[in-house]
Amino acid sequence: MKITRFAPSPTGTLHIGGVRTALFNYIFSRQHNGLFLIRIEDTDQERSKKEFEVDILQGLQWLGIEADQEPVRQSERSELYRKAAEKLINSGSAYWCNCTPEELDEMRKAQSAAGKKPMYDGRSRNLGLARSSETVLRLATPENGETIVNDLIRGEIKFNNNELDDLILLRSDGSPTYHFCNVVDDYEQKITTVIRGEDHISNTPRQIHIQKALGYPDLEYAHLPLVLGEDKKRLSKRHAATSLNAYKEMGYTKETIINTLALLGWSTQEEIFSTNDLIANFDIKNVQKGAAIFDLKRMDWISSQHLSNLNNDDFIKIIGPFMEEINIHADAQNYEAIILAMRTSKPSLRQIAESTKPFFFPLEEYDPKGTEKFLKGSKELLEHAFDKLQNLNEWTETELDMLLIQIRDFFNYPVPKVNQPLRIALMGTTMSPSLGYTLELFGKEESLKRIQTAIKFIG
RNA sequence: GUCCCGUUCGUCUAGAGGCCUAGGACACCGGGUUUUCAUCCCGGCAACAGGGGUUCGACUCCCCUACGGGAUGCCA
Repeated sequence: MKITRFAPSPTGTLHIGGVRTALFNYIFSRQHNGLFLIRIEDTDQERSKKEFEVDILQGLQWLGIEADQEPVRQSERSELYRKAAEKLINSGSAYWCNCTPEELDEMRKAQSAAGKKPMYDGRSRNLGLARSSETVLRLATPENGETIVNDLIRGEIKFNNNELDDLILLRSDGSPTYHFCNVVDDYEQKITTVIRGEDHISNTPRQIHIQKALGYPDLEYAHLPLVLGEDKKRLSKRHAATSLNAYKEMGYTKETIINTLALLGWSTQEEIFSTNDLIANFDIKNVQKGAAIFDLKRMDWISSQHLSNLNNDDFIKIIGPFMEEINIHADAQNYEAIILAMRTSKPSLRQIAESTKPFFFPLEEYDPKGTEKFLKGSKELLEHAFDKLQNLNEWTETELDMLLIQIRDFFNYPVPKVNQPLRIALMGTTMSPSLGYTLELFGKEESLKRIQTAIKFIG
């Protein structure tokens, strides 16, 4: 059985790259009949915030990436780390070091100046110092030999032990550091497989040293390629949206987000798939090694594909919150019909909701280009259409379409010359469902009102 | 500086030495369908970072270089 974990530090909202890491961990555990766990790494007391923890947990829950056990918090497990540290001290694998930050800084500068790799030189290693408020606990790292990282995606990665220095396990205030907690928790939670970002590759041999010193079993690793922004830099705040919430608010469904993220670094024949399809087909060994750029255009396409797979009832239901948000309620006239008429107009739920606005609210303005091209010079047409429409008894799409043909014949105009001015009068732009249906949706009274307004506008 | 990871169309990728005249998708461009827009359909553009090897043969293996990223923290 495989046990994976997602271990975010709550120093910011749930990041889209973090979601992908969580997703791959989740999928992997499902494929192996295993467990997926969440661990909040909140040892940085300065930057960790409860609200971020809540955001992360809620985000994953919304996506359906749920942990099989209650999430654990490192801030609540000090006892575990204390015991592990004790074990290392007793076995002689760790030692107290009283070097001051200033002293270390000087040491590193000197090393750099001499063209050497700046690293702790182990000067306190054999001093036999005792614990005090001035000492940190360091791991006595093997000085020779090599450490091999077994990576599911990249194969074996070798590091020379002499490249690694004696890292700090316990700070002078007694608090445990990231590497130390990470290793202890992975063991305590019986993690078998660590799937995380490739920025952790060079951390891995350090963590392996801690594991070995503690007598823990080896783990499997999979280091995922990074997710980058359009400028090929790490996806960050500068690239517009990075948080899951932002995409959720933009009206991308969880299926769309999962599908899009899974395709960053992995692929199959199929482009559009569900989480279950992913569990059936995903293979961590096929994950790409190189970083991937997050492309919103592709997400838009994936979104329209998922949206078009929804039946009408589900679509109405799922767009509800976005309609509410722009103050259009389900009891509005022709609510469902209008949404369904516009459902393929845009790629995201929010944009689709926005596109129905002309049906529910008075027009704020006419599209300038359309006005120039179609509305101006159409006064006579609109006046004629107004009269004809006013005398139409049966306000149905079929009847309206027939009337539109009559108008066209009357003026002997090509289709756009009749339809586009009317569209702009009704919608404000030249975009709408078929005109007969659009008129039906607006109803007689509102249609006539808008045509009248347009006539006045032309002046 | 040193160590580690990476590099196929603009983007996501297929590719496990001959199947590659390097395939697909998104985007883009052109055409068709649609009374408009969108959808949909058809077509087009477009890439193996560079240089050396190994081999009868290299996108695939090896080396070097370039570029990008990570580590080198009492951050995670």
